[in-house]
Formats: sequence, C-alpha cells, structure tokens
Amino acid sequence: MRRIRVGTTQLESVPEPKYWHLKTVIGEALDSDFSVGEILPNERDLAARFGVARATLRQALEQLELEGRLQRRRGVGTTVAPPRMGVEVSTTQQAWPGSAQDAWQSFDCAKAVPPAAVARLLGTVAEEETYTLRRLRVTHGQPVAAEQLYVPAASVPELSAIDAPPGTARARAVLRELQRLELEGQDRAVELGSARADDAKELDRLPGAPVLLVTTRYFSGGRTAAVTVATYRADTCRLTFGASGDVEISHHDQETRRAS
Amino acid sequence: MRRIRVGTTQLESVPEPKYWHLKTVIGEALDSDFSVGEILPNERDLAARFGVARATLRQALEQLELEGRLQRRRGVGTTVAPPRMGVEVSTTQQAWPGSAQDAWQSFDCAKAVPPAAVARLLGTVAEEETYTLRRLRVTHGQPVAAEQLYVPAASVPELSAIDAPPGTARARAVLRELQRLELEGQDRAVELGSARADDAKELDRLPGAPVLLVTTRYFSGGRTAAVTVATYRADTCRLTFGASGDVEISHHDQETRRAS
DNA sequence: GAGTGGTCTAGACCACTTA
DNA sequence: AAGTGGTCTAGACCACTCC
Repeated sequence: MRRIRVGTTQLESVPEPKYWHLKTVIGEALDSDFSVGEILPNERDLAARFGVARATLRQALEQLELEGRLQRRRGVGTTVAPPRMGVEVSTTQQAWPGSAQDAWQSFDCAKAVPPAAVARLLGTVAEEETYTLRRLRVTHGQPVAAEQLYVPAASVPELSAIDAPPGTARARAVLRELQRLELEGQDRAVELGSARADDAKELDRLPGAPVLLVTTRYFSGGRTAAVTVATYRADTCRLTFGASGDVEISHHDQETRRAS
Repeated sequence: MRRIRVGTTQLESVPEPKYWHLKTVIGEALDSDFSVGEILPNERDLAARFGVARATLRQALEQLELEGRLQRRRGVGTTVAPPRMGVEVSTTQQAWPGSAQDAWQSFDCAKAVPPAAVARLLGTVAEEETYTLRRLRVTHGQPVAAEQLYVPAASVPELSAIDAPPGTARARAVLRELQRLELEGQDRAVELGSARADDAKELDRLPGAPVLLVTTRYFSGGRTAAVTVATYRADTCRLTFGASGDVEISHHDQETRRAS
C-alpha cells in the first residue's frame, strides 16, 4: 500500500495491508496505554482517528479479538480483555465424564440420533438413537464451554429408558451408569470451529464465533463407549494438558530480537 | 432480516444474518453437489447468483474456510478442502524435541533474546539470550506447522557457542545436547492465534490466518529446560492427543435430531 | 492480459444495551 | 433516546497466478 522512496528511486514496496498495520499499532497501544477492562473509543471515532474506513478498522479489531486481546459487546463497546484463562483438559489419570467434581454441570438429557460424524466415532449404525447429554463448564463464574455427550444405549445396558424422564435426573442416571464401567482408555482431538447457534447462546457469544472443538472418545469393553464434543470459547480459553494451568502465558508479543 | 407473516400478523422475526444463512446453504451444497478438490464459481458469480453483495458472500466463505471446508487461494480460486488431517501432538511417552524421527526438520539456529512471554516461561532474566531454533513440520508433503524452540544456554552447558556457526549445524548440536539431559516432565497448552508474517510465509498462508498455538514446556533438573511454540495451520489440522490420528472425523454436520 | 481472491471505501440500516 | 457494535451494499483498486 505504501511505497518508500529515496529520491526518485523506489527502494522497497511495502504491500502490508492497512488493517495489519493498524492491528500492530493498536496492539502496542493496548500494552502501553490501556489496562484490562478499560473501554476503547468507539469504532467510528477510532476509524476517523486513524483515517480509515470503519470496515478496515473493524478488520483489525476482529484480529485482536481473535487473539484474545479485545472483547467486543454489541450495544456496549470494546474493552481490553484479561489474559486467557488456562482451562485444564487432560486430567492426568483418565476418568469418565461426570466423575468427582469435574467443573461441568449437566442440565439435560434426551435420546436422539447423533450427527453422522459422531455416529462414525461411536461405530453405531446410522439413525440409531443414543443418550445425548448436554453440559456446561463454568470457570471463575464464566461459562467457558458447552459439551454434548453421546452414550449409545448399548453402553449402559442396565439403564432402562423408563428409569427417569428426560432432563437432569436422567442425565445423572446416565453418568452414574458410566462410572460402573471399566475405562480402558481415552483419546482427544482439538480443532478450530465456529459456534453453532445453541452453543453460542450458552457461551454468551454470537453464532459463528471461533471456538475450539475438543472431541474425546472413551473406550470400554473393546468398544467406543462414549463420545463427547466440547465447544470452548477460543477468545477466552487456553486449553492446558498437564500442570501448566496455573502459569501465566501471554503471546501478545511474539517478536524475537535476533543477535547472532 | 426476513420477517415471516401470516395474513397481516407478524408471527416470528428471523434476524438470522444473511451470511449465516448463506453459509448453511453453501455448506449443504458442498456435501451434496461437490467433491474434494473441485473448484467453486468465483466470488462475483456466486454473489450475483445469491443476490448479495460480494462482501456478504465473502463473510460466508470465510466461515467455511475457518471450519476447514474450503480452501481459497489468491489468483487461483476457491476449492473444496479435504477433511482435516489428524496431526499427532502428544507422543504418549514424553521425549525431547528432535528425538528419533519426529516429523520435524530443523533448518536454523541463532542466539537471540526471546519474547517476554517465553522468557517468563523459561524463568530467565529479561534480555538474556537463548538458543533459538526454527523447525518445520511436514505431513503428507504439506507444511502443517512452524515451530520456535527456545533453549537457554544454561540448559546445555557443554555446548560452546564456538562449536558451530549459526545454522543447521548448530541446530543439530543443540538438539543433540538436549537428548543427554533427563526429561522429568512436560506440559502443553493449546490456544487460538493468528499467523505472524514469517510463520504465514512458511505455512503458505496469508499473515493473520488462524492458527493453533501449541506451547510446550520441558522440565529437567527442577527447571524449565526448554520451551517450544508451535504454530499449526488451523484450517488443515486437527491436533490429536492419543491414538485417534488415523480416524476420520468430520464436524461438517453438527445438528442433532431430537426424539424424546 | 485475463481472471482470481484480497483490500478498502463511504455510506446505510439494524439489534442491542444503557440511561 | 442515544450510543454501541453487527450487518450489508455497490462500487473501486490491488496482488497474485496462469495462460
């Protein structure tokens, strides 16, 4: 976009996009001139101040929000976000969901046909209904993840569908039955996704917000006995595997000064 | 945006954004009418076909790309992306970087002052120089991750700076010294980030592209002996922790059909 | 040079929160 | 009612790839 000239000789072309440059400038300002929770000037003011269109300014803010440095709320404003919180995901010794106090609160259970992708993981035949629990993970008073737990009826044979009506009671019953099985192993995958409408609502985000999808398989009796798909807010969470949850990490400045 | 009316009574307001609806429609079309690698019509055509502005159409495509369903390349076009590849990140038994064939190829090593965030993890004093290796991870012929490895000089006391000049030779020397230490434990964190310019270039993406940052700490002698920050392409990678790397997972359809 | 996706503009209106 | 961020438009030009 800008071209640097010395005399009349064009030395270097700098096609660095405006929004990228803006992001850098604002990012540095956040480090030096703002503190956590502070509100920024509104987008129209900022755009005018930097002499760019609002759409361009927004592109920069979007990136900063993606990196967890800003928080924007419609009707309210843009604030400086606190550092991402470390959310433990590993649990060194493997355990069924619902064991002990694992920071999740169940609040619904129905029988439903799982998405094709989940059915494939479970190894169930298409259209087969499974228990489908819904749980929410709350940390420091903030909802950080919504989870869908899929348990084929075959995994909990002693649970009759008549035991409890759909709802929290049945959710507890399913989790209780799972504890009785021997957990032979588990498996995790993390990928980027965008929030479905229902997850977004529970996580207090807009639909389509970037999220980290954590898919876990639980093995028992030589089969996949259960599968969970957890949707973590990507803006506020850093998933930790091990004991690093208590350490402050911030990737705000990634540049490295070279020496030799 | 659209309002559904029966007679003159407004029954339900559907403020679902256009781009969100578009994303759904195109997503379904991808499942039924397109196969992996196929090229879509260009953005101007698509926008006209759906009767929206190009910016709106792009918002939908951006989301689909974020979810790993599309691949867009400037000057070329938009193609249907293959399912994300599972990339093993855990290594069940812990090991130093560079041990055995771990799919990483080192190609540089310099001494430099690490970013403040990394220095904090290492527990080094500010401005202290550390060995700074750069590695690339290639899977199926595709670069999937770029990594920065930080090793304080104190961790490899037997390595004299004069041993080897900066470059691949010194990189090998540092890794070799690390193997001689006893690894007492390691630690991982995963979070969302955007690609720095240098990483983006090596990963064949534009700067700012969404990436998964994997930060690993290696413990030895009661200290943090090394830290790595790996930048994985979020569009093409699914990080796996365990043995699930070989299984096909696709989160294209997440909807669940309810029953009871 | 033609065609693609990437950037940018200057407006408009909408949905939401707060006072 | 005022002010915020979210959505959308209709254009323009740029950087890149490929023929």
